[in-house]
Amino acid sequence: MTKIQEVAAALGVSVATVSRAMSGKPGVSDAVRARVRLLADELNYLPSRSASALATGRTLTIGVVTPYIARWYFGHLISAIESSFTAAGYDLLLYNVSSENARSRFFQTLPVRKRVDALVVLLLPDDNEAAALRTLGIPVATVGSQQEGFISVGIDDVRTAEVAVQHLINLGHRRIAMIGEGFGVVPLQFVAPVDRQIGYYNALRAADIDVNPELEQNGEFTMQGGEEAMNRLLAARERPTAVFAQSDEMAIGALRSIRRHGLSVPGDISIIGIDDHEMSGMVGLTTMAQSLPAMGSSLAQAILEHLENPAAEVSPHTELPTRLVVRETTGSVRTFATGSLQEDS
Amino acid sequence: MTKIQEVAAALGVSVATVSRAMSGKPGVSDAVRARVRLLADELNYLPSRSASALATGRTLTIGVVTPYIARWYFGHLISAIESSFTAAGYDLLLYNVSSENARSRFFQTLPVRKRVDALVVLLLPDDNEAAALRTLGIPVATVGSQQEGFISVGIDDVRTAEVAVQHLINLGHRRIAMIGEGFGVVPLQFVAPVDRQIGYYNALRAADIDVNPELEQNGEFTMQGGEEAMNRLLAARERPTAVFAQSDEMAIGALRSIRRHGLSVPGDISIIGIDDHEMSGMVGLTTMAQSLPAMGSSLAQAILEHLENPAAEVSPHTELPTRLVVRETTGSVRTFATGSLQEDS
DNA sequence: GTGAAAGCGCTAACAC
DNA sequence: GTGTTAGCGCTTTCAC
Repeated sequence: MTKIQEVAAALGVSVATVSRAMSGKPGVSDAVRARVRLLADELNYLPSRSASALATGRTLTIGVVTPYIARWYFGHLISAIESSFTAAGYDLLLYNVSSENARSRFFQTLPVRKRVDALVVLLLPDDNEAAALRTLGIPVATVGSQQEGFISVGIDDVRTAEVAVQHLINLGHRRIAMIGEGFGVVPLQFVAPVDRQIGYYNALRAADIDVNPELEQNGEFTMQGGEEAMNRLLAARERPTAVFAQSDEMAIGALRSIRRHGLSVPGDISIIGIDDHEMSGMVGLTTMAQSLPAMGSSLAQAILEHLENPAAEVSPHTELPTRLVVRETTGSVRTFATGSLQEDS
Repeated sequence: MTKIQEVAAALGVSVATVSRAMSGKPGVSDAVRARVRLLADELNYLPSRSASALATGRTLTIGVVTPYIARWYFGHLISAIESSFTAAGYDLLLYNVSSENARSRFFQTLPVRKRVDALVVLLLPDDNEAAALRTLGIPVATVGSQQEGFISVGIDDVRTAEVAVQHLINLGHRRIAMIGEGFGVVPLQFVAPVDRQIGYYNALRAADIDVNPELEQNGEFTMQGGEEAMNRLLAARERPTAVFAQSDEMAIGALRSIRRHGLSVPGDISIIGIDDHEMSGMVGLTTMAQSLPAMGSSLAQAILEHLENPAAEVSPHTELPTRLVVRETTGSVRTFATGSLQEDS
């Protein structure tokens, strides 16, 4: 006799009633429902997910495919996604496709088939991958990129970069460098770097500042990369007076480079990032803040709505706000000759 | 007609044969197996996990319960665990129990019941929680704490701390502070802080150095906390000449505090951490390195062995090595009067 | 409001 | 090496 039968027998009801009572479905009197739940608790009975998945076709599980777990952005995002779905009674199945190999295996095999009710994609799928995802026949949501047929959330990367660079321009800077990633060389992994680059160009153009490729450096979205990128910028014939870093981690690496060169921030060089990393408050970094908890919960909300009512069209894209947080790493451009004052902040 | 039946019918074989062919079980000729797999691929057929879980009782899924996702240690560990299990054909179900509420709900409900083949626990379960875990009837593995009936992996925290502090002692330091967590005040969340504290005491005692409670500060295992802890240490009447931080992040926060006070490292104060965080290389932090990838794969290995052969006793605890990585933040104690030389490293 | 019974899609005896 | 068949533990018609 199985657990569900035990419960049913002990209460003198049918398994159908127990099933209804446990799953919260109507058709059971409150009294019976209460007794069933109480006994289930005592008997340590929990309906088997496999069995109900088999019977209903719903797994109550959400898949998340991510290129990284241990990076700031992804860790925070996964964390936010998890809490929203957990609150709604869904479990999270995590797929980390960190290597090219793992990635192509994932999209070829699609191990999530019949295994999840919806999928969250934290990487930028190419056309083939997107096509594969569409064959799943479940809601798919992407973060940071909009594609036909997928739910998506994200910030306006172009606008965010524009505001960041505009902030520097407002302070009188005209020689403004950018630390980002890719720049046409690396295969397209994310859209953020591209859009942020566009925003940087837009802001410069609006202020009649010429674009200078020497001022664009690859920081690989890591602190280390940011430091090295800044080293290269400082080695150039004409140094920038301000730097727009596409992420706070790169900005912090750049800060470190500047200080090691005996220059001061913002005295000699101003710097602004994007993210509002925990560390940014500590080091006084000016940044464009984004909220990953908000992003995670918007995403979850959109998916859950779609799951509850597959017919109703959910808005395909949700845009989240960013805001300029001015701290101590940005200041007016120097108008006098550049010395090398040490200023620790 | 279901997918498996379609495949069977199209090939003129039985569903049992298809099942055997797909799952890699013996009892099918290579020729038939190949044809089945080929057709399955073409027809986009993949056995339903729910159905096979129901039939076999095995879910091919591993649960991971963690208090954090977005923190360095946990992110890296989860990442390592994921890759080992993925390689073995298992999926990862992630449970983030960040709040007291979520935590007690998790242990009361035990949503992993019948849902995973094994469970990895990244928090320190109290006695009740451990008891609850034992009722699951599946292999349970913990990281960093050894408990009756659980598989476990971890470093020797006591020894690691001893070596770290001994390194400082060898450099002539006798006034050695510790930045850690808890110190008897906070409810016991992890064993590491306690064990590392013991190691600190051991090393001091062995060198005939008196323990001084003023030199122990809570850094909450964050950079920010480390900075604040160091601020307090520097405000004391008699400053330490060296600091043992129980994590690199706290050490880096402490470094920052020291530099902001205009003191130099290691000129005025030496500092050592534990972890070998990516950032540590950048800032030249001396540390006790541990390998989270190794930890994750040992853990996965132990669980997989247990899963393959439940009878055979796997060694209940695996201890992983740590090693002293000497960089630039530790040096001989000053023998002359303390000035305040600026030295940026 | 409740029960009986037919599946959901697979696996594992057991036959051959 | 392959087929037949009885479940695995639920959900969900359809009766009542």
